[in-house]
Amino acid sequence: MATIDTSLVSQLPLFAGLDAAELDAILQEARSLRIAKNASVFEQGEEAHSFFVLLHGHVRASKTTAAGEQVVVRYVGPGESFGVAMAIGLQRYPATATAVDDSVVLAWPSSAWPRLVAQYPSLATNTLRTVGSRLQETHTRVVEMSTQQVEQRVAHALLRLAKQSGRKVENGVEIDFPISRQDIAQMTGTTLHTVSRLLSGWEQRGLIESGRQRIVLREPHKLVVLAEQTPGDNAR
Amino acid sequence: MATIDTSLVSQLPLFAGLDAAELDAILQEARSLRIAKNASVFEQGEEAHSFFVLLHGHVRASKTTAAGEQVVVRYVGPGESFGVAMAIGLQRYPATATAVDDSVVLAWPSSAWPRLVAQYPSLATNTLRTVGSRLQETHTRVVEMSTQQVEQRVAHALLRLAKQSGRKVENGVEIDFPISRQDIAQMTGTTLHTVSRLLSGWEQRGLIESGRQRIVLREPHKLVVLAEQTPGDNAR
DNA sequence: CGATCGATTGAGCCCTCTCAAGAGAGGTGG
DNA sequence: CCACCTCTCTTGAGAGGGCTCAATCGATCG
Repeated sequence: MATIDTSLVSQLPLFAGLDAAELDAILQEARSLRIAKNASVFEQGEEAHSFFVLLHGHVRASKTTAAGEQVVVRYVGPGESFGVAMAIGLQRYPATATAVDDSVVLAWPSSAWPRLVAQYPSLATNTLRTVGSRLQETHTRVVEMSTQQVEQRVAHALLRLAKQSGRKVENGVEIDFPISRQDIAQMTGTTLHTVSRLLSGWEQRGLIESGRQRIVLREPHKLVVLAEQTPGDNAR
Repeated sequence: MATIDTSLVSQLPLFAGLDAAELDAILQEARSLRIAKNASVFEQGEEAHSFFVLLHGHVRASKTTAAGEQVVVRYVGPGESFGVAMAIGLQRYPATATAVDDSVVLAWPSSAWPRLVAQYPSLATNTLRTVGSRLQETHTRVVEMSTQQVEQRVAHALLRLAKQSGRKVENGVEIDFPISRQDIAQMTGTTLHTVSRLLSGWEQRGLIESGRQRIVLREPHKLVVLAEQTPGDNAR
């Protein structure tokens, strides 16, 4: 197995504060894996055997309810860690991780976590920061779902996706991985039908351009206005 | 100032894995504060000068939106830590903490956190577990808001409150601190009117007994059935 | 005993969901 | 390389859950 290139990962938040030798020692224990598009990295309820860092591609984390409904927890982008169940005291993965693109991950056995943390305390404080900011993001989502209408929530979701995984293209900013109406519905607590209607409307007004699992924001600023609109604002 | 009694706090999750001497050293740096009912411990947006452990009482953490709407993030019970902004890399508190009862807290200056963590690495891993389980809880809330109707969400909220802060009384389990219809609405993403209607209905059916900022669950099991009901289940 | 805060309840509406059908795009196997 | 098949997206019609607006009642506290 080829050694993993230190320079690729030295800038990641997970490894902040570690020197080259330390980083190298940690990387020695990782395996690199390719995950094909639409394949799962791990499944909800499965024993949390490993934790991961995403090197290339995009991974969707989603939870399935007892009734079989799915909710998208988040999209993981390159450089982010995921599957850190062990670090937060879980024996099993609380969600399913699926590659939405052909992806490459680094994987460490969960059993190595306690030893690594003991040896490199920065790992704990870095992970604490990461988990903390995810908690903030999730709280933001709760606040949005509690106070905003569907239109505002969907607009916010698109803007966030574009900011986190946007790629500049000719006509605006394109979300850099395949994403369906259904996915957006599962992120915003609505139905694919409502999302479809909203996007159709926005497309007609020139705010976006979209196709099968593809969305380009043409007028992000106008979407921001929409996203911040209060129910009574319709009459401008 | 009186020294803080070690035995009171030695069992808290935050201090797991620390011996008596270590715990004592950490407690040396804490101040104990009384917070009157309805007084705030800290305000959203304020500089995160301290982090806290709640000894007695109950504290509500809530976020206020730009539009002035409030959402209850969680209720803190005795033994839990809160205001750990610094640990998760925040300079300011992301929410307001208000005592809902006369309460007693331990407070450490945030500036002591980096040094304490360096000296006692268990603090970081313990806090990571705590923040992780809050993240799980918040995800559960997102899933509920995405997939369940208001009635189910309110039922779940009451059951959780009773489990976390319930006190056995003559007729059932009473939620152990003052909580209004408005508070429940802000926890479940609905309005106080809808909560009032639901509770009135449940009271008539004998499931609960309630008054001003006071709720007793008389038939928790029937509430569980309600909470797990699917929209189409009405016809039994 | 008055004032303030929380709770109740009615009426009406509308945003969003459900149910339904069909069209288009892309992938795949023969 | 074409035909088929599956998955995604679109759009209409109708219904209903929960919100808004409004008024009143009741209880707790100073």
